[in-house]
Amino acid sequence: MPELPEAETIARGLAGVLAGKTIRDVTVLREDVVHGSQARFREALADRRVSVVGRRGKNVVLTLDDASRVVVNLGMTGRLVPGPGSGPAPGSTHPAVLLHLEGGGSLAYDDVRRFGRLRHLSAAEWTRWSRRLGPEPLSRSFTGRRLAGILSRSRSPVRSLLLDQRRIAGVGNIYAVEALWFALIHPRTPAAAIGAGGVTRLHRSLRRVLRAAVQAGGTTLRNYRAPDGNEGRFRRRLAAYGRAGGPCLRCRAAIERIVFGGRSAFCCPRCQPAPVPLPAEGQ
DNA sequence: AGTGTATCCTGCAGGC
DNA sequence: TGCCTGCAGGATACAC
Repeated sequence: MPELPEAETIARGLAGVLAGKTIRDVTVLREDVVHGSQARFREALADRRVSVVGRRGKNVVLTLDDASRVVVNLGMTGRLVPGPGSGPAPGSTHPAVLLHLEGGGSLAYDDVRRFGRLRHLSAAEWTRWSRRLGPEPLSRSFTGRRLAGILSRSRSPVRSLLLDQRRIAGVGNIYAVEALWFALIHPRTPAAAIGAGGVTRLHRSLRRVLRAAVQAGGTTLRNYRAPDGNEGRFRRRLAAYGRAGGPCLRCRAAIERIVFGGRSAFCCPRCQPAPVPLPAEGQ
């Protein structure tokens, strides 16, 4: 599932084939993945040159020559697949939107489950939209102190807070779970209850995990692929995510799977002690 | 402000 | 073999 490292890998891979190219036309094959009116979406993109291919949080962002943006939220299964011809590339199994590029090439937005969304934002809309997202965890300004401030204002479980894009941008379930394992913090710990030492460890582990995953080209669990078709190599380096029943790489205790907030978390019962004792049954 | 639940959608795994 | 059921989950809406 595309999180920050996957979006970063996609943006980097795409920059080579897309930056400087002009979008000739747009074909919307699946209306529901385009935010707002598809006629306006087409109009806004047609004959515009892509000046920058970047990323904000988990979103791939195309900056157009009028300073407007195409924001691609990849959802669960969204992919951006470049192709040599005007139709979708052979690798695109579920094309939803096609950008026809100058020189005959194309870029397909492909999404099996169609949880992803494409939206066009004017320069002003983009500024407002981006402001609603939290800080970039790999930016210079994301300091330990900044994280401490974010954590201190919330009593929600730290894993839920890490997933909230309005507070920190780009972290999804995989990297939240990994960072918490490295930081020796139970995913359910109330954010504000994490002490200074825990905050420092979490800050360090978040950035380390995200950076290492970017270097590995992301994590492929199922269908994530970089634009060149390669799988992300971070999967085999996952310490906790998806390893329920397997030995903790620190202490050999069996990794546990817990569910809250509607999604799975994985943690070591010994290294990441639960914040509150289980309530006694009965009475 | 916080938590929980349903919704979107389809592929895949497990049960029989 | 094949059908059925349930599960996966990022963002969002909504109830409490």
